[in-house]
Amino acid sequence: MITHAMEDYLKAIYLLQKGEDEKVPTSVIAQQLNVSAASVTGMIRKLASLELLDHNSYHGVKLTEGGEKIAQEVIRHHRLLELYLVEIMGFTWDKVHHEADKLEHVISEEFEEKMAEALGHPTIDPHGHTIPTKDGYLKEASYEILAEVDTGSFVTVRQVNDDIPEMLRYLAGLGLVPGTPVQVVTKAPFNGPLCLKIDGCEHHVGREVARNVFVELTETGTD
Amino acid sequence: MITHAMEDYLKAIYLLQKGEDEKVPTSVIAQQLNVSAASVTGMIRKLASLELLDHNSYHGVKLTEGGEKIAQEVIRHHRLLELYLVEIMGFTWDKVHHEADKLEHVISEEFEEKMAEALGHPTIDPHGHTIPTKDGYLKEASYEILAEVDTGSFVTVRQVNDDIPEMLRYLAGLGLVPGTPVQVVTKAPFNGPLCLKIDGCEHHVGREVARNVFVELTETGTD
DNA sequence: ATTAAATTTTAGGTACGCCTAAATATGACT
DNA sequence: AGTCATATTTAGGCGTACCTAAAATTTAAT
Repeated sequence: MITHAMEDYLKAIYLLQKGEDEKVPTSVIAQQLNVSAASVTGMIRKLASLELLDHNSYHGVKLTEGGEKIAQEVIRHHRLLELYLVEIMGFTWDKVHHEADKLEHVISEEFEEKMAEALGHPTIDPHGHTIPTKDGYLKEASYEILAEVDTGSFVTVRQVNDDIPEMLRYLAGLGLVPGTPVQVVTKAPFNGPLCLKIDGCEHHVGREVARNVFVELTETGTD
Repeated sequence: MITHAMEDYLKAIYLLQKGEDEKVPTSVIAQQLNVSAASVTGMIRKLASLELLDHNSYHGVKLTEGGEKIAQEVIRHHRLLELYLVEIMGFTWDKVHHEADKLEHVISEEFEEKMAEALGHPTIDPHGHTIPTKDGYLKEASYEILAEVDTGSFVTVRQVNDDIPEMLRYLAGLGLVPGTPVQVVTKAPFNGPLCLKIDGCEHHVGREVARNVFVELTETGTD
């Protein structure tokens, strides 16, 4: 039996395990899920015994095919829910992450299908993340971090991190949402703010925020 | 902190506690929730310590105002969800009880409000049960049990029990849904089947089924 | 009024998922 | 290669929510 906690671990590991053969260390999982490292070790044991992941003691974990499948299903639930809540139910995009985090473990496959139909089988969620297909395929495009783009670049916003409601409200206010074209006018030194031209207006945003926005390069600047 | 299990207990007790000063016995709660009587005693202790119910040892329990409030909120969630799933998402009415049982503990107040708005602040769920108002008011009308109505009576279906998917599919097939007018043509002896005229056609349904259908009398027969 | 039957509670145990503190392994640096 | 900081695991505990079996209480029946 897969519990909600197990699903949370599998999802977290899947999203942390960026590279192909990358092993995810215990401490990173612990930080992501806000639990102690000891708790992670305990859960890893259980998941390994169910063959949902491989564990080399002291050397991190890697999901098995079975573990990945479950993770992808949970992520599909999460992202479909986020889009459904925004598009069909009229939630603002800052609230949906929290709601989806609870609902993702609880909805049936039929609920998932009804959402997908109502949304026309979408592939991107409100924050720009790819929605895994029903058979579990998920190829997350890799974009640049806005904070690290060269001065003068022209970019298009593609993704934003969805877990800080405050920041999402701020980003929405700036118009810094997926699809928006942006020019990086200047980058102040000493990790200072970026000056961005969005829809003709200049805005100054800190690095902290710019690290949570992911963009596609249209034209590279000179830095 | 109110857990999901606590909510389930409060909901069950609320729905079992029909009369005003009726005490609900441990065994009945146990049966309703499919747990042992010992487990019920344990949970009752906890709920009593939180002043959500009053417990006279060996003499059953009764919800306090606080306990009733929580129960009503959970029931509101459940019934709004059932209606939302049927009306907006296109579920068939036999599937929604199970789905709502899981979702009711998880949705936010905002989710509840969005549903209520989308449905035009409804008062009746798909199985004919009253949806409590936001401030917790719930006055469930009391109808006759179809199995106990006199022969020859004319009745209108008002409610059906929602927890047996098989039976709901059967009832939908017969047209025995809330709002339908029905004539009780005959009642076979020895707990035999009822002959019902529904939409001009006669159908023979067993007592088991007829005990799960609740009706309003239009014209009493002679029994 | 006593006893038998049914209900309820207590006692003791399990699984889950978390914790802190202590022990142990790794790996980087001299 | 030895030492030390860091990461990880083990050990022991806690709260929730369930269980079975045994003890206690109530109720009904003689």
